[in-house]
Amino acid sequence: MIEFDPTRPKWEQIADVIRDRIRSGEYPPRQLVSEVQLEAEFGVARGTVRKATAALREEGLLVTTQGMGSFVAEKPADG
Amino acid sequence: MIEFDPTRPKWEQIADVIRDRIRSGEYPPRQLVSEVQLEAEFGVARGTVRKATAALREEGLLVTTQGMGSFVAEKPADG
DNA sequence: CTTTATTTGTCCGTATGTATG
DNA sequence: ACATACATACGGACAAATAAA
Repeated sequence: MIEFDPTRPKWEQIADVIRDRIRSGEYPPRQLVSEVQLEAEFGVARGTVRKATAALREEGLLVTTQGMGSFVAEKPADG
Repeated sequence: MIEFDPTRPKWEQIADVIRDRIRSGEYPPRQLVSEVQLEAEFGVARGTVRKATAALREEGLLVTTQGMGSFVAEKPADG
């Protein structure tokens, strides 16, 4: 369980963690990043998770499809 | 139809009912516990049912397989 | 093999109520 | 008033796995 910095939004910190995992290869392309799993792992509510994944989606790091889930993008945007 | 206690979450109360049915033998091992049926029986949304079954799964009372369903475990955990 | 039905898995959008900063 | 955050709950859509016809 990570330690949240109380001076920054949790959703931002969660997005940071996932971003690192993608950059490092811990989450390879096509890896499922489930909202429900993130809820459990970080101990936060769904709205908080969704803000994090929404941010990563805008960065092009995640591709989300209804009914399937959010996946690490094939070609992670890096600039 | 059961009467929900408004001071406790519905998913918790539904889990309680199913747990009792398993303990009492009303739901024997390998009995299917369908999410759709629970929705209808308790008059709640699917997400609510899924929270209940997820709790029972963690307790070892249910075993779930996608495409098949949730079944009462062969050897219900009793500790 | 194809089709159909059943069931779970996941996300989408919305809403209410509570609480903190 | 507003943003953040939790917990709960509803209803819907689409995808995947399984099983049976």
